[in-house]
Amino acid sequence: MSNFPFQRLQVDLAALIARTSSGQRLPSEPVLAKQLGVSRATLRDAMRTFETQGLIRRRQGSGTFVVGKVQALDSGLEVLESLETMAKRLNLAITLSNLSVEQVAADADCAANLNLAVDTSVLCVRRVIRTDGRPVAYLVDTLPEDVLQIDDLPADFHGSVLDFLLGRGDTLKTSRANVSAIGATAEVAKALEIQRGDVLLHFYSQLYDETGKAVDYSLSYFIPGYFHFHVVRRVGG
Amino acid sequence: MSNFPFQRLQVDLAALIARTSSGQRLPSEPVLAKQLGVSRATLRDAMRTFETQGLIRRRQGSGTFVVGKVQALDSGLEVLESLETMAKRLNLAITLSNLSVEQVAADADCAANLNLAVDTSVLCVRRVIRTDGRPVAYLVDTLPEDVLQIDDLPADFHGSVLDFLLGRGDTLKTSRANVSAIGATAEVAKALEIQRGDVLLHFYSQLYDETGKAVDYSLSYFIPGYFHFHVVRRVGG
DNA sequence: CACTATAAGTTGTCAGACAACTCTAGGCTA
DNA sequence: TAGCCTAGAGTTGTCTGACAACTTATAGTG
Repeated sequence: MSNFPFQRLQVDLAALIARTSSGQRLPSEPVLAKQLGVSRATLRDAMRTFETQGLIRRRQGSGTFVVGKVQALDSGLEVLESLETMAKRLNLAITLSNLSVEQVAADADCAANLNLAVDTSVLCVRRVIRTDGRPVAYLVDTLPEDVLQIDDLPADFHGSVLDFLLGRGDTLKTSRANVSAIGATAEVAKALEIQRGDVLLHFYSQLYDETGKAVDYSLSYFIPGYFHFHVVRRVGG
Repeated sequence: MSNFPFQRLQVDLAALIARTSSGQRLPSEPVLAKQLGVSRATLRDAMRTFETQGLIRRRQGSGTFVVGKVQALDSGLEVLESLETMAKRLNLAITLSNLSVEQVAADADCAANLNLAVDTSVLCVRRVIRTDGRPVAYLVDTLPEDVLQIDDLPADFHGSVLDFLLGRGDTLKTSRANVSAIGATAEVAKALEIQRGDVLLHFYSQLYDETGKAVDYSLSYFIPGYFHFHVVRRVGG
Protein backbone atom coordinates (compact mmCIF):
# COMPACT_ATOMS: atom_id res chain seq x y z
CA MET A 1 0.00 0.00 0.00
CA SER A 2 0.90 3.61 -0.21
CA ASN A 3 2.32 2.75 -3.56
CA PHE A 4 1.23 6.10 -4.92
CA PRO A 5 3.69 8.96 -4.64
CA PHE A 6 1.04 11.36 -3.42
CA GLN A 7 0.06 9.30 -0.40
CA ARG A 8 3.61 8.38 0.57
CA LEU A 9 4.53 12.00 0.17
CA GLN A 10 1.86 13.15 2.59
CA VAL A 11 3.20 10.86 5.29
CA ASP A 12 6.73 12.15 4.80
CA LEU A 13 5.61 15.75 4.66
CA ALA A 14 3.54 15.37 7.82
CA ALA A 15 6.59 14.01 9.65
CA LEU A 16 8.74 16.84 8.38
CA ILE A 17 6.25 19.47 9.45
CA ALA A 18 5.78 17.80 12.83
CA ARG A 19 9.48 17.93 13.64
CA THR A 20 9.89 21.48 12.38
CA SER A 21 9.25 24.05 15.06
CA SER A 22 6.81 26.91 14.61
CA GLY A 23 7.82 29.72 12.35
CA GLN A 24 10.73 27.84 10.83
CA ARG A 25 11.11 27.76 7.10
CA LEU A 26 11.01 24.51 5.20
CA PRO A 27 13.60 23.71 2.53
CA SER A 28 12.77 25.18 -0.86
CA GLU A 29 10.50 23.23 -3.16
CA PRO A 30 13.18 22.02 -5.60
CA VAL A 31 15.38 20.84 -2.72
CA LEU A 32 12.51 19.19 -0.88
CA ALA A 33 11.23 17.48 -4.00
CA LYS A 34 14.64 15.94 -4.60
CA GLN A 35 14.93 14.89 -0.95
CA LEU A 36 11.54 13.21 -0.95
CA GLY A 37 11.99 11.67 -4.36
CA VAL A 38 9.07 13.27 -6.17
CA SER A 39 8.61 15.98 -8.74
CA ARG A 40 8.03 19.54 -7.69
CA ALA A 41 4.50 19.41 -9.11
CA THR A 42 3.48 16.50 -6.92
CA LEU A 43 5.16 18.09 -3.92
CA ARG A 44 3.20 21.28 -4.45
CA ASP A 45 -0.02 19.30 -4.76
CA ALA A 46 0.57 17.66 -1.39
CA MET A 47 1.63 20.94 0.17
CA ARG A 48 -1.67 22.47 -0.86
CA THR A 49 -3.48 20.04 1.44
CA PHE A 50 -1.30 20.99 4.39
CA GLU A 51 -1.78 24.66 3.62
CA THR A 52 -5.53 24.01 3.59
CA GLN A 53 -5.21 22.58 7.06
CA GLY A 54 -3.41 25.68 8.21
CA LEU A 55 -0.27 23.76 9.12
CA ILE A 56 1.99 25.64 6.73
CA ARG A 57 1.94 28.95 4.96
CA ARG A 58 3.51 29.62 1.57
CA ARG A 59 4.67 33.04 0.54
CA GLN A 60 5.81 33.72 -2.97
CA GLY A 61 9.40 34.85 -3.13
CA SER A 62 9.98 34.13 0.53
CA GLY A 63 9.40 30.49 1.35
CA THR A 64 7.17 28.00 3.09
CA PHE A 65 6.78 28.29 6.84
CA VAL A 66 5.39 26.09 9.58
CA VAL A 67 2.74 27.90 11.58
CA GLY A 68 2.13 27.34 15.27
CA LYS A 69 -0.73 27.72 17.64
CA VAL A 70 -1.10 29.91 20.70
CA GLN A 71 -3.09 29.47 23.88
CA ALA A 72 -6.72 28.65 23.26
CA LEU A 73 -9.85 30.28 24.56
CA ASP A 74 -12.13 27.76 26.23
CA SER A 75 -15.84 28.13 26.81
CA GLY A 76 -18.91 26.08 27.55
CA LEU A 77 -21.54 26.32 24.88
CA GLU A 78 -24.53 26.25 27.24
CA VAL A 79 -23.96 29.86 28.16
CA LEU A 80 -24.07 32.45 25.44
CA GLU A 81 -21.39 35.05 25.95
CA SER A 82 -19.49 37.27 23.60
CA LEU A 83 -15.93 36.44 22.64
CA GLU A 84 -14.90 39.65 24.35
CA THR A 85 -16.48 38.48 27.59
CA MET A 86 -14.91 35.08 27.19
CA ALA A 87 -11.49 36.58 26.64
CA LYS A 88 -11.85 38.86 29.65
CA ARG A 89 -12.86 35.91 31.80
CA LEU A 90 -9.75 34.05 30.71
CA ASN A 91 -7.58 37.16 30.95
CA LEU A 92 -6.53 36.96 27.33
CA ALA A 93 -6.13 39.92 25.05
CA ILE A 94 -8.13 40.00 21.84
CA THR A 95 -8.53 42.82 19.39
CA LEU A 96 -11.09 43.63 16.77
CA SER A 97 -10.54 44.74 13.20
CA ASN A 98 -12.21 45.05 9.82
CA LEU A 99 -15.42 46.27 11.48
CA SER A 100 -18.12 46.88 8.91
CA VAL A 101 -21.68 47.97 9.63
CA GLU A 102 -24.03 48.30 6.71
CA GLN A 103 -27.67 48.19 5.78
CA VAL A 104 -28.48 45.46 3.27
CA ALA A 105 -31.47 43.65 1.82
CA ALA A 106 -32.14 40.28 3.45
CA ASP A 107 -31.37 37.30 1.26
CA ALA A 108 -33.46 34.12 1.40
CA ASP A 109 -31.33 32.46 4.05
CA CYS A 110 -31.22 35.46 6.31
CA ALA A 111 -34.90 36.26 5.88
CA ALA A 112 -35.92 32.74 6.81
CA ASN A 113 -33.84 32.76 9.97
CA LEU A 114 -35.11 36.14 11.11
CA ASN A 115 -38.68 35.39 10.11
CA LEU A 116 -38.79 38.31 7.71
CA ALA A 117 -39.73 38.76 4.09
CA VAL A 118 -36.98 38.57 1.52
CA ASP A 119 -35.43 41.93 0.63
CA THR A 120 -36.44 43.46 3.96
CA SER A 121 -33.80 45.95 5.01
CA VAL A 122 -31.56 44.53 7.75
CA LEU A 123 -28.39 45.63 9.50
CA CYS A 124 -25.28 43.55 8.88
CA VAL A 125 -22.33 43.76 11.28
CA ARG A 126 -19.08 42.06 10.28
CA ARG A 127 -15.77 41.97 12.14
CA VAL A 128 -12.60 39.98 12.58
CA ILE A 129 -11.33 38.85 16.00
CA ARG A 130 -7.57 38.69 16.49
CA THR A 131 -5.27 37.39 19.17
CA ASP A 132 -1.60 38.16 18.93
CA GLY A 133 -2.38 40.18 15.83
CA ARG A 134 -3.51 37.15 13.88
CA PRO A 135 -7.12 36.67 12.76
CA VAL A 136 -8.79 33.82 14.61
CA ALA A 137 -12.51 34.39 14.10
CA TYR A 138 -14.84 36.06 11.62
CA LEU A 139 -18.27 37.08 12.86
CA VAL A 140 -21.28 38.23 10.86
CA ASP A 141 -24.41 39.35 12.71
CA THR A 142 -27.59 40.30 10.94
CA LEU A 143 -30.40 42.08 12.78
CA PRO A 144 -33.84 43.39 11.76
CA GLU A 145 -34.13 47.15 11.41
CA ASP A 146 -36.57 47.42 14.30
CA VAL A 147 -34.02 45.81 16.61
CA LEU A 148 -30.94 47.75 15.65
CA GLN A 149 -30.32 50.66 13.34
CA ILE A 150 -27.02 51.96 12.15
CA ASP A 151 -27.31 55.16 14.18
CA ASP A 152 -27.94 53.26 17.40
CA LEU A 153 -24.33 52.19 17.55
CA PRO A 154 -21.93 54.50 19.34
CA ALA A 155 -18.92 55.87 17.54
CA ASP A 156 -16.61 53.80 19.69
CA PHE A 157 -18.61 50.62 19.16
CA HIS A 158 -16.14 47.88 19.90
CA GLY A 159 -17.87 45.13 18.03
CA SER A 160 -19.84 42.81 20.29
CA VAL A 161 -23.45 42.99 19.21
CA LEU A 162 -24.54 40.76 22.08
CA ASP A 163 -22.88 42.94 24.69
CA PHE A 164 -24.40 46.04 23.14
CA LEU A 165 -27.92 44.65 23.18
CA LEU A 166 -27.53 43.47 26.76
CA GLY A 167 -26.04 46.79 27.84
CA ARG A 168 -28.99 48.56 26.24
CA GLY A 169 -31.36 46.56 28.40
CA ASP A 170 -32.77 44.23 25.78
CA THR A 171 -34.40 41.18 27.31
CA LEU A 172 -32.73 38.33 25.51
CA LYS A 173 -33.48 34.76 26.37
CA THR A 174 -31.82 32.01 24.37
CA SER A 175 -29.81 31.28 21.28
CA ARG A 176 -30.02 28.23 19.07
CA ALA A 177 -26.60 27.47 17.69
CA ASN A 178 -25.90 24.96 14.95
CA VAL A 179 -22.36 23.66 14.84
CA SER A 180 -20.66 22.49 11.71
CA ALA A 181 -17.35 22.42 9.87
CA ILE A 182 -16.76 24.01 6.49
CA GLY A 183 -14.04 25.05 4.12
CA ALA A 184 -13.51 28.80 3.96
CA THR A 185 -15.38 30.67 1.24
CA ALA A 186 -13.64 33.42 -0.67
CA GLU A 187 -15.14 36.13 1.56
CA VAL A 188 -14.25 34.39 4.80
CA ALA A 189 -10.79 33.43 3.59
CA LYS A 190 -10.02 37.05 2.75
CA ALA A 191 -11.20 38.28 6.13
CA LEU A 192 -9.25 35.66 8.07
CA GLU A 193 -6.19 35.97 5.83
CA ILE A 194 -6.20 32.27 5.05
CA GLN A 195 -6.69 30.22 1.90
CA ARG A 196 -10.04 29.44 0.37
CA GLY A 197 -11.04 25.96 1.47
CA ASP A 198 -9.13 26.04 4.76
CA VAL A 199 -10.79 24.12 7.59
CA LEU A 200 -13.03 26.19 9.85
CA LEU A 201 -15.36 25.54 12.77
CA HIS A 202 -18.68 27.13 11.92
CA PHE A 203 -21.63 28.21 14.05
CA TYR A 204 -24.81 29.65 12.67
CA SER A 205 -27.25 30.68 15.32
CA GLN A 206 -30.40 32.62 16.02
CA LEU A 207 -30.86 34.79 19.10
CA TYR A 208 -34.33 35.13 20.60
CA ASP A 209 -35.76 37.60 23.07
CA GLU A 210 -38.21 36.64 25.81
CA THR A 211 -41.18 37.00 23.47
CA GLY A 212 -39.71 34.45 21.11
CA LYS A 213 -38.89 37.01 18.44
CA ALA A 214 -35.69 36.36 16.49
CA VAL A 215 -33.51 39.42 17.02
CA ASP A 216 -30.19 38.32 15.58
CA TYR A 217 -28.96 35.87 12.97
CA SER A 218 -25.31 35.17 13.48
CA LEU A 219 -22.62 33.40 11.47
CA SER A 220 -19.33 32.61 13.18
CA TYR A 221 -16.18 31.17 11.64
CA PHE A 222 -13.33 29.99 13.86
CA ILE A 223 -9.84 28.94 12.88
CA PRO A 224 -9.38 25.64 14.71
CA GLY A 225 -7.03 25.52 17.66
CA TYR A 226 -7.58 28.99 19.02
CA PHE A 227 -10.94 28.24 20.59
CA HIS A 228 -12.13 25.28 22.58
CA PHE A 229 -15.88 24.93 22.82
CA HIS A 230 -17.36 22.21 24.94
CA VAL A 231 -20.80 21.14 25.99
CA VAL A 232 -21.97 18.91 28.82
CA ARG A 233 -24.40 16.31 27.52
CA ARG A 234 -26.71 14.41 29.81
CA VAL A 235 -27.44 10.79 29.19
CA GLY A 236 -31.02 10.18 28.24
CA GLY A 237 -33.37 9.35 25.49
CA MET B 1 -7.66 42.32 -7.23
CA SER B 2 -8.00 38.74 -8.18
CA ASN B 3 -5.14 39.40 -10.51
CA PHE B 4 -3.68 35.99 -9.81
CA PRO B 5 -4.83 33.10 -11.95
CA PHE B 6 -5.31 30.85 -8.95
CA GLN B 7 -7.82 33.13 -7.23
CA ARG B 8 -9.72 33.96 -10.39
CA LEU B 9 -9.78 30.30 -11.20
CA GLN B 10 -11.35 29.39 -7.89
CA VAL B 11 -14.21 31.78 -8.51
CA ASP B 12 -14.83 30.34 -11.96
CA LEU B 13 -14.54 26.79 -10.72
CA ALA B 14 -16.94 27.43 -7.85
CA ALA B 15 -19.51 28.76 -10.30
CA LEU B 16 -19.06 25.80 -12.59
CA ILE B 17 -19.47 23.33 -9.74
CA ALA B 18 -22.47 25.20 -8.40
CA ARG B 19 -24.35 24.99 -11.69
CA THR B 20 -23.43 21.35 -12.25
CA SER B 21 -25.92 18.97 -10.72
CA SER B 22 -24.90 16.18 -8.37
CA GLY B 23 -23.16 13.18 -9.86
CA GLN B 24 -22.49 14.89 -13.18
CA ARG B 25 -19.03 14.73 -14.64
CA LEU B 26 -17.04 17.88 -15.26
CA PRO B 27 -15.22 18.42 -18.55
CA SER B 28 -11.81 16.79 -18.68
CA GLU B 29 -8.85 18.69 -17.29
CA PRO B 30 -7.25 19.63 -20.62
CA VAL B 31 -10.59 20.91 -21.94
CA LEU B 32 -11.43 22.76 -18.76
CA ALA B 33 -7.98 24.32 -18.53
CA LYS B 34 -8.34 25.69 -22.05
CA GLN B 35 -11.87 26.95 -21.33
CA LEU B 36 -10.78 28.77 -18.18
CA GLY B 37 -7.58 30.05 -19.69
CA VAL B 38 -5.07 28.48 -17.32
CA SER B 39 -2.61 25.65 -17.47
CA ARG B 40 -3.60 22.19 -16.43
CA ALA B 41 -1.21 22.35 -13.45
CA THR B 42 -2.89 25.44 -12.03
CA LEU B 43 -6.31 23.96 -12.66
CA ARG B 44 -5.39 20.82 -10.78
CA ASP B 45 -4.06 22.90 -7.89
CA ALA B 46 -7.37 24.70 -7.58
CA MET B 47 -9.31 21.48 -7.98
CA ARG B 48 -7.43 20.03 -5.03
CA THR B 49 -8.98 22.65 -2.75
CA PHE B 50 -12.48 21.78 -3.93
CA GLU B 51 -11.76 18.11 -3.50
CA THR B 52 -10.62 18.88 0.04
CA GLN B 53 -13.96 20.50 0.66
CA GLY B 54 -15.71 17.39 -0.56
CA LEU B 55 -17.43 19.24 -3.40
CA ILE B 56 -15.89 17.16 -6.15
CA ARG B 57 -14.34 13.76 -6.44
CA ARG B 58 -11.60 12.83 -8.89
CA ARG B 59 -11.12 9.31 -10.14
CA GLN B 60 -8.13 8.40 -12.23
CA GLY B 61 -9.09 7.14 -15.62
CA SER B 62 -12.71 8.04 -15.13
CA GLY B 63 -13.16 11.73 -14.55
CA THR B 64 -14.05 14.40 -12.04
CA PHE B 65 -17.53 14.34 -10.55
CA VAL B 66 -19.64 16.75 -8.53
CA VAL B 67 -20.83 15.12 -5.32
CA GLY B 68 -24.14 15.90 -3.65
CA LYS B 69 -25.52 15.67 -0.18
CA VAL B 70 -28.41 13.66 1.18
CA GLN B 71 -30.84 14.30 4.00
CA ALA B 72 -29.15 15.29 7.23
CA LEU B 73 -29.50 13.86 10.70
CA ASP B 74 -30.34 16.54 13.23
CA SER B 75 -29.81 16.36 16.96
CA GLY B 76 -29.53 18.56 20.00
CA LEU B 77 -26.21 18.29 21.73
CA GLU B 78 -27.57 18.59 25.27
CA VAL B 79 -28.78 15.02 25.18
CA LEU B 80 -26.25 12.29 24.63
CA GLU B 81 -27.61 9.61 22.37
CA SER B 82 -25.99 7.21 19.99
CA LEU B 83 -26.10 7.85 16.28
CA GLU B 84 -28.16 4.68 15.96
CA THR B 85 -30.74 6.07 18.37
CA MET B 86 -30.70 9.39 16.56
CA ALA B 87 -31.24 7.72 13.21
CA LYS B 88 -34.10 5.63 14.56
CA ARG B 89 -35.73 8.72 16.01
CA LEU B 90 -35.55 10.39 12.59
CA ASN B 91 -36.53 7.21 10.78
CA LEU B 92 -33.37 7.19 8.72
CA ALA B 93 -31.43 4.09 7.81
CA ILE B 94 -27.77 3.92 8.77
CA THR B 95 -25.42 1.00 8.58
CA LEU B 96 -22.20 0.18 10.31
CA SER B 97 -18.99 -1.13 8.79
CA ASN B 98 -15.28 -1.54 9.42
CA LEU B 99 -15.95 -2.54 13.03
CA SER B 100 -12.71 -3.17 14.88
CA VAL B 101 -12.38 -4.08 18.55
CA GLU B 102 -8.90 -4.45 19.95
CA GLN B 103 -6.93 -4.22 23.13
CA VAL B 104 -4.20 -1.59 23.03
CA ALA B 105 -1.86 0.26 25.37
CA ALA B 106 -3.11 3.72 26.31
CA ASP B 107 -1.14 6.57 24.78
CA ALA B 108 -0.55 9.81 26.64
CA ASP B 109 -3.65 11.53 25.30
CA CYS B 110 -5.97 8.64 26.01
CA ALA B 111 -4.48 7.96 29.46
CA ALA B 112 -4.94 11.57 30.50
CA ASN B 113 -8.57 11.62 29.45
CA LEU B 114 -9.42 8.35 31.17
CA ASN B 115 -7.36 9.21 34.26
CA LEU B 116 -5.15 6.16 33.80
CA ALA B 117 -1.43 5.58 33.66
CA VAL B 118 0.22 5.53 30.26
CA ASP B 119 0.49 2.06 28.71
CA THR B 120 -2.44 0.76 30.72
CA SER B 121 -4.31 -1.79 28.65
CA VAL B 122 -7.53 -0.33 27.25
CA LEU B 123 -10.19 -1.47 24.79
CA CYS B 124 -10.46 0.44 21.53
CA VAL B 125 -13.62 0.23 19.42
CA ARG B 126 -13.57 1.76 15.94
CA ARG B 127 -16.32 1.79 13.33
CA VAL B 128 -17.63 3.68 10.33
CA ILE B 129 -21.22 4.91 10.05
CA ARG B 130 -22.79 4.96 6.61
CA THR B 131 -25.99 6.29 5.13
CA ASP B 132 -26.87 5.36 1.61
CA GLY B 133 -23.75 3.23 1.50
CA ARG B 134 -21.46 6.21 1.87
CA PRO B 135 -19.29 6.76 4.96
CA VAL B 136 -20.45 9.77 6.96
CA ALA B 137 -18.90 9.33 10.40
CA TYR B 138 -15.91 7.62 11.97
CA LEU B 139 -16.10 6.82 15.67
CA VAL B 140 -13.35 5.69 18.02
CA ASP B 141 -14.22 4.78 21.60
CA THR B 142 -11.61 3.88 24.17
CA LEU B 143 -12.61 2.32 27.49
CA PRO B 144 -10.66 1.10 30.53
CA GLU B 145 -10.36 -2.66 30.92
CA ASP B 146 -12.42 -2.69 34.10
CA VAL B 147 -15.31 -1.08 32.25
CA LEU B 148 -15.37 -3.19 29.15
CA GLN B 149 -13.45 -6.23 28.03
CA ILE B 150 -13.34 -7.72 24.60
CA ASP B 151 -15.30 -10.80 25.65
CA ASP B 152 -18.12 -8.72 27.10
CA LEU B 153 -19.30 -7.79 23.63
CA PRO B 154 -21.79 -10.13 21.99
CA ALA B 155 -21.02 -11.71 18.66
CA ASP B 156 -23.67 -9.62 16.99
CA PHE B 157 -22.47 -6.37 18.56
CA HIS B 158 -23.80 -3.70 16.29
CA GLY B 159 -21.42 -0.98 17.24
CA SER B 160 -22.92 1.52 19.64
CA VAL B 161 -20.83 1.43 22.79
CA LEU B 162 -23.16 3.85 24.55
CA ASP B 163 -26.24 1.74 23.85
CA PHE B 164 -24.40 -1.37 25.00
CA LEU B 165 -23.36 0.16 28.31
CA LEU B 166 -26.86 1.49 28.92
CA GLY B 167 -28.42 -1.83 28.01
CA ARG B 168 -26.10 -3.55 30.42
CA GLY B 169 -27.40 -1.36 33.23
CA ASP B 170 -24.40 0.90 33.68
CA THR B 171 -25.26 4.09 35.53
CA LEU B 172 -23.94 6.79 33.25
CA LYS B 173 -24.41 10.42 34.04
CA THR B 174 -22.91 12.99 31.71
CA SER B 175 -20.53 13.47 28.84
CA ARG B 176 -18.24 16.42 28.23
CA ALA B 177 -17.91 16.97 24.54
CA ASN B 178 -15.39 19.30 22.92
CA VAL B 179 -16.29 20.46 19.45
CA SER B 180 -13.77 21.41 16.83
CA ALA B 181 -12.99 21.25 13.13
CA ILE B 182 -10.00 19.47 11.65
CA GLY B 183 -8.58 18.20 8.42
CA ALA B 184 -8.74 14.43 8.07
CA THR B 185 -5.65 12.51 9.15
CA ALA B 186 -4.43 9.59 7.07
CA GLU B 187 -6.21 7.06 9.30
CA VAL B 188 -9.51 8.93 9.31
CA ALA B 189 -9.36 9.68 5.60
CA LYS B 190 -8.90 6.01 4.81
CA ALA B 191 -11.83 4.99 7.01
CA LEU B 192 -14.15 7.62 5.56
CA GLU B 193 -12.93 7.08 2.01
CA ILE B 194 -12.05 10.73 1.59
CA GLN B 195 -8.83 12.64 1.02
CA ARG B 196 -6.34 13.48 3.74
CA GLY B 197 -6.98 17.05 4.82
CA ASP B 198 -10.69 17.05 3.98
CA VAL B 199 -12.83 19.17 6.28
CA LEU B 200 -14.39 17.32 9.21
CA LEU B 201 -16.46 18.22 12.24
CA HIS B 202 -14.73 16.70 15.26
CA PHE B 203 -15.94 15.86 18.75
CA TYR B 204 -13.72 14.48 21.45
CA SER B 205 -15.57 13.67 24.62
CA GLN B 206 -15.38 11.91 27.94
CA LEU B 207 -18.25 9.92 29.39
CA TYR B 208 -18.68 9.80 33.17
CA ASP B 209 -20.70 7.51 35.39
CA GLU B 210 -22.53 8.70 38.50
CA THR B 211 -19.43 8.35 40.67
CA GLY B 212 -17.53 10.70 38.41
CA LYS B 213 -15.32 8.01 36.97
CA ALA B 214 -14.38 8.42 33.31
CA VAL B 215 -15.64 5.30 31.57
CA ASP B 216 -15.21 6.20 27.90
CA TYR B 217 -13.00 8.47 25.83
CA SER B 218 -14.54 9.04 22.47
CA LEU B 219 -13.36 10.58 19.21
CA SER B 220 -15.94 11.33 16.54
CA TYR B 221 -15.35 12.57 12.99
CA PHE B 222 -18.27 13.74 10.87
CA ILE B 223 -18.33 14.60 7.20
CA PRO B 224 -20.09 17.98 7.11
CA GLY B 225 -23.60 18.15 5.73
CA TYR B 226 -24.86 14.78 6.83
CA PHE B 227 -25.32 15.74 10.47
CA HIS B 228 -26.77 18.84 12.03
CA PHE B 229 -25.87 19.36 15.65
CA HIS B 230 -27.35 22.23 17.56
CA VAL B 231 -27.30 23.50 21.10
CA VAL B 232 -29.58 25.91 22.93
CA ARG B 233 -27.54 28.53 24.73
CA ARG B 234 -28.97 30.62 27.52
CA VAL B 235 -28.01 34.23 27.84
CA GLY B 236 -26.04 34.92 30.97
CA GLY B 237 -22.68 35.64 32.36
C1' DC C 1 23.29 57.59 7.34
C1' DA C 2 19.36 56.96 4.25
C1' DC C 3 18.08 55.46 0.01
C1' DT C 4 18.43 52.89 -4.36
C1' DA C 5 19.64 49.49 -7.61
C1' DT C 6 21.14 44.86 -8.14
C1' DA C 7 21.33 39.94 -7.64
C1' DA C 8 20.18 35.65 -5.67
C1' DG C 9 16.65 32.76 -4.00
C1' DT C 10 11.80 31.41 -3.60
C1' DT C 11 7.10 30.38 -4.95
C1' DG C 12 3.56 30.80 -8.96
C1' DT C 13 2.46 29.39 -13.51
C1' DC C 14 3.08 27.38 -17.88
C1' DA C 15 3.81 23.77 -21.69
C1' DG C 16 4.34 19.19 -23.17
C1' DA C 17 4.95 14.45 -22.46
C1' DC C 18 4.25 9.86 -20.68
C1' DA C 19 2.35 6.47 -17.17
C1' DA C 20 -1.56 4.39 -14.85
C1' DC C 21 -6.13 3.64 -14.82
C1' DT C 22 -11.29 3.25 -16.39
C1' DC C 23 -14.68 2.26 -19.48
C1' DT C 24 -16.64 0.92 -23.78
C1' DA C 25 -17.09 -1.37 -28.11
C1' DG C 26 -16.10 -4.93 -30.89
C1' DG C 27 -14.49 -9.64 -31.73
C1' DC C 28 -13.89 -14.20 -30.25
C1' DT C 29 -15.24 -18.58 -28.17
C1' DA C 30 -18.19 -21.97 -26.27
C1' DT D 1 -26.97 -16.37 -28.58
C1' DA D 2 -24.52 -15.48 -24.28
C1' DG D 3 -20.44 -14.73 -22.09
C1' DC D 4 -15.61 -13.61 -21.98
C1' DC D 5 -11.57 -11.25 -23.82
C1' DT D 6 -9.00 -7.69 -25.88
C1' DA D 7 -7.77 -3.42 -28.00
C1' DG D 8 -8.46 1.29 -27.99
C1' DA D 9 -9.85 5.88 -26.67
C1' DG D 10 -10.32 8.90 -22.93
C1' DT D 11 -9.22 10.42 -18.24
C1' DT D 12 -6.48 11.55 -14.17
C1' DG D 13 -1.62 11.05 -11.96
C1' DT D 14 3.12 12.30 -12.30
C1' DC D 15 7.34 14.04 -14.31
C1' DT D 16 10.62 17.39 -16.56
C1' DG D 17 12.14 21.83 -17.67
C1' DA D 18 11.46 26.48 -18.14
C1' DC D 19 10.14 31.23 -17.19
C1' DA D 20 7.48 34.90 -14.52
C1' DA D 21 6.50 37.28 -10.20
C1' DC D 22 7.85 38.24 -5.87
C1' DT D 23 10.87 38.74 -1.51
C1' DT D 24 14.98 39.57 0.77
C1' DA D 25 19.63 40.69 1.50
C1' DT D 26 23.56 43.03 -0.31
C1' DA D 27 26.41 46.35 -2.29
C1' DG D 28 26.59 50.78 -4.10
C1' DT D 29 25.41 55.83 -4.25
C1' DG D 30 24.08 60.41 -2.87
